[in-house]
Amino acid sequence: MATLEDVARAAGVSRSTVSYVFNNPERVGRDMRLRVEEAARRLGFAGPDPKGRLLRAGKVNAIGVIPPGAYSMANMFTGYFPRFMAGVAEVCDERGASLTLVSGLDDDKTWGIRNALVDGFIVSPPHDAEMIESLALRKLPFVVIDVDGGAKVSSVNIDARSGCRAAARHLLDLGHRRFAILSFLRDLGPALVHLPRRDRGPGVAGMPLDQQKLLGYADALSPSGIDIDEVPVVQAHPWDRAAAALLLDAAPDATAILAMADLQAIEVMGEARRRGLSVPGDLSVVGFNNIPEAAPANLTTVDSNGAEKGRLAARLVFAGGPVRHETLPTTLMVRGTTAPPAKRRVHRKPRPARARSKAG
Amino acid sequence: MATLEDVARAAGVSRSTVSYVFNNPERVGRDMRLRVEEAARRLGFAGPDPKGRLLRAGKVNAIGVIPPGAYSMANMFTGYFPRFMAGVAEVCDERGASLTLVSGLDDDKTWGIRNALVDGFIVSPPHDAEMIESLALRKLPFVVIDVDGGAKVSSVNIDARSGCRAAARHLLDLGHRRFAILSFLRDLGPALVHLPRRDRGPGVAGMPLDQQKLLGYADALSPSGIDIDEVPVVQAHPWDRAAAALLLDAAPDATAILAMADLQAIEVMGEARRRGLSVPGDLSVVGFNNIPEAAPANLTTVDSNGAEKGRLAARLVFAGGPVRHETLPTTLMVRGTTAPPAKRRVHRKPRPARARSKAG
DNA sequence: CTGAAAGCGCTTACAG
DNA sequence: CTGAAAGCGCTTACAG
Repeated sequence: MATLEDVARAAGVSRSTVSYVFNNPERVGRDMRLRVEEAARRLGFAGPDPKGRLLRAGKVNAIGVIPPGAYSMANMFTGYFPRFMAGVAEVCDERGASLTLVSGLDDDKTWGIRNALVDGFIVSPPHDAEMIESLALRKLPFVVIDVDGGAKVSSVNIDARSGCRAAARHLLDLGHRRFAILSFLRDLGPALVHLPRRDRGPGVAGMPLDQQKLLGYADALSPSGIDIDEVPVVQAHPWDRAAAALLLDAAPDATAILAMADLQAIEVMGEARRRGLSVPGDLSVVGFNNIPEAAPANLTTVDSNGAEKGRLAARLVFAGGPVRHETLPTTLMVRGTTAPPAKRRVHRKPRPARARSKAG
Repeated sequence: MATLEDVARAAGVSRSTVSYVFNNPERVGRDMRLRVEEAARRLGFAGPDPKGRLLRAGKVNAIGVIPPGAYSMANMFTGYFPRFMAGVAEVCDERGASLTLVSGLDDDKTWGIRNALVDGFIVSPPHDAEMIESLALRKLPFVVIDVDGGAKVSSVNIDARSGCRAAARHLLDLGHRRFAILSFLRDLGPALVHLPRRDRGPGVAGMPLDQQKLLGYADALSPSGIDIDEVPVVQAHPWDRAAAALLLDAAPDATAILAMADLQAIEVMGEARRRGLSVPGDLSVVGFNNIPEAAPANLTTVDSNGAEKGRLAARLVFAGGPVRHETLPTTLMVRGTTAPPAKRRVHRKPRPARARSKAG
């Protein structure tokens, strides 16, 4: 690879001059410039190597996004994430900055953080203390998502609580009284069934944001005399395809399902169909996030304002200012999966699951 | 910011030693190591600055994706792209490499290419000669997508032609004879209506890949005596919300729509509904790509194998070997938007569009 | 086991 | 208008 030095030698000028030709051409005399450009072309020198420039300039011109703890970069392109990322990318686009998904968090959670070539970070949940500490050591601006950053760390959150409150109230207004909740499990472990129990507490929801969702449901249900601890909850990862069946089994007389993720809601719709239940005739379903699939699925859901969250997070990182905390509104999107409950009717038993049909 | 040097001084050792403590701890005596670690902690030194390391090592540990010509990074998170990107990300995940979306292509198409801190590139279409030249000058491995790379440039393609052939044949088998095509316009300009005309040629499709799609349709239709040049085509950008109406107006007696993008197909479904036509009762619709929205929309479409394309492209970049060309298969996914044609029936005139209802 | 030294490729204030 | 020089922060072969 030709370097500045090579070009300088070939053109018979100093390195400075070559550098100026590429970075500040007006400063250089016309014929000198032509000479340098000719030499560069001859040597196949494309311009100053950004690696060299970087060290001098100190600025990478990119921000990094740290993918959600347990998962991988590939997950930033499915489900809820793309909307958020599009917001981040939009702001990067405006500023001509690149966007890098930071890897190397598998074995050593902090390796990627310590080694990423970026000017700042956006950190998806779940975050842990170790990560935050490494981030702070890097002395680069960073923003934490979906969690309260506290006194030292900027954060952007959404008001999931009021969105979920609106969702539950919407179902209440339609006349529903028997609910079941499909809640978020932080990891891919087996789904947990939480039957009604006194003082069950917020543990039935996974991350802080999910606990906000639960509080929102509770806010709405409580004035109607429904104690959130009396509502059956199944806690599962959104990719857990068995969760919907588990939930309908655990709550056979529920007329309305509150799902903490659209993917889960769509699974419930599928499982309902399999059981011969119509949505929303026999069962109403509400999701959360408003992912691209929600509109074609005609799913009533809570828009979690992902793009705006991304924009805001990116702006905070670029600004690099003092600690700030932002909370974005969420909006109930009423579509076609919610309707008044049918007259009392218990779910039919499921047909045997396909996976087990050999045994049956 | 504390540097290696600062830590060395504080610990009373050489820079080399500090470097070894972080990169090769076994090489350093125990108490020396402790002394260095203590000093590092005291100074808030997180470890060697990657910017410095980069220059020595020469490797960034990241590959770059260049977003599609006319668009921006934000578009890599909508429509067809996320599947592709997820494939790229998967391979990066495996190798612990970061993934950067290269920006700075707006004003000066090549700035981003010349300055990105990456070890190689994946280039989305449309590409132009100037970009390819800059890429070559960078002397980093790169792979071009959805286009034939020729003798000098590696490429990964999909066999869109046979997927589209299968799509058209599927409609033919159902009994359809009157088709219309919603084709791809490369930029966001106004939609083009191409009425039947002799030797209309491949110009009615936008990019090379789209011309392959057209050829696929033609392959299937021709044995049934249908000349592709006799099929009405509307050429529009997938985001153009007016295109579906234009198409149904231009082909009022079509019973089957071939759309070159799922987003377009979904628009056609919406427009059909607005006109009181049922899909697939009155109108069959086939898309292309199999984006996440396709399943909940119950859309028959051609899966364009996006994730695998991403994986393959990433692997080729990491391998950095000689020029290679790969072509991936595509698959028809029959879902619920295709059925036998209804008995002859002409589309009703549309109700006045909502935007114009004031005037009406 | 530890350190002095060279060098990765570039930029830029300074002097002429 | 042009060039000599310092330095960005690090790594590593080499010598001891």
